[in-house]
Amino acid sequence: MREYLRVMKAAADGPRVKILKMLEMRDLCVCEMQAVLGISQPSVSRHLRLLEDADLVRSEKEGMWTNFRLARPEEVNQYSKAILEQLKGWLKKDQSIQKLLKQAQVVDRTTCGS
Amino acid sequence: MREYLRVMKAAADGPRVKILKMLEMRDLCVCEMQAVLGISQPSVSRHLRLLEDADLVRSEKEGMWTNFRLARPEEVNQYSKAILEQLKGWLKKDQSIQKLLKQAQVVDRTTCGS
DNA sequence: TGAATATATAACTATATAGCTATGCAATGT
DNA sequence: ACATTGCATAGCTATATAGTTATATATTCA
Repeated sequence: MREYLRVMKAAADGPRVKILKMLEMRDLCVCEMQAVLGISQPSVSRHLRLLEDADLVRSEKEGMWTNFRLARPEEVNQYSKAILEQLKGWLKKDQSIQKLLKQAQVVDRTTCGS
Repeated sequence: MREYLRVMKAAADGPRVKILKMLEMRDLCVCEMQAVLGISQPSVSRHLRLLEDADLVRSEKEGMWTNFRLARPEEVNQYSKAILEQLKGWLKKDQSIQKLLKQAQVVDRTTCGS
C-alpha cells in the first residue's frame, strides 16, 4: 500500500507528469528541465527526487550533469511499471504537453544556464 | 491534463483506494463504508464525491440509502478505465485491504447506524 | 588554487487537503 | 405532522505539499 501510494502520488502532479512525458522523448538533465518547465531549480530537483523515490525515473551522474531517464520496466515495482506503460499512450494531444515537448527537443544543456 | 490529474489524485489516497477495493467486492452505501473505514461519515462522503467526480465510482439513490458502485469501463474516461482495471490486480495481498474486505463482506446497512 | 557551473538541501511561506463537529435536507415510518 | 435515519454541505483546524530564496556540495576548467 505504501508503495502504491508513493507511485500514485508521484504521478498525480502537473509538473511531474510533464517531466515524465519529456523523459519519454529523451533523457534530460535538471537544468534542461528547469528551462522548459519555467520553475526554480530546487523545485525541479525536489520533483525529481519524488519521482526517483517512486521508481518512476532513474538518474546517473555524468561529469557536472545528472542525467535523468525513465525507469525501465524490469527494474521497478509493478505500480511504476504499469503507470509508465499507461502514460506512453496518455496526454499525447494535451496542448501544454505538446508545447513542452517541442521545447524539450531543442533545449541544450550547455546553454540552458544562460 | 485536468482529467488525468483528477483521476490520479482521486486514486492516490489511502482511504479512497480502500473504498475502491471494497467496491470491487460489492456495492455499498455510505454508512457501511463508514463502519468499515472507521472515519466520520462526512469524511466518507467527501471521498466519495472526489471518486465520483473522477469517474471512478457511480452512485444511485435507493430509498433512504445511496448505493455506490465502481464505474463501468464503457461509461468513463480513459484514465479511470485504466486505473480501475489495474487496481483489480493490485493490493490483493495488502494486510489492511484484506482485513477491510473481510469486514465489508459482513457489514449490514440496516444495523451499521447502531 | 580559485572561479564557474550543475545539482542538492535547508528553511521558510503559501496553498491544498483531510479530518472533525455542527447542521441542513430528503426519505421513511408512526 | 413529527421523529428517525442516511447522506451532503459548511465551517473550522491541522497537516501535507509545492513553491520560493539562500546556501552547501561537487565537478570542471583556467
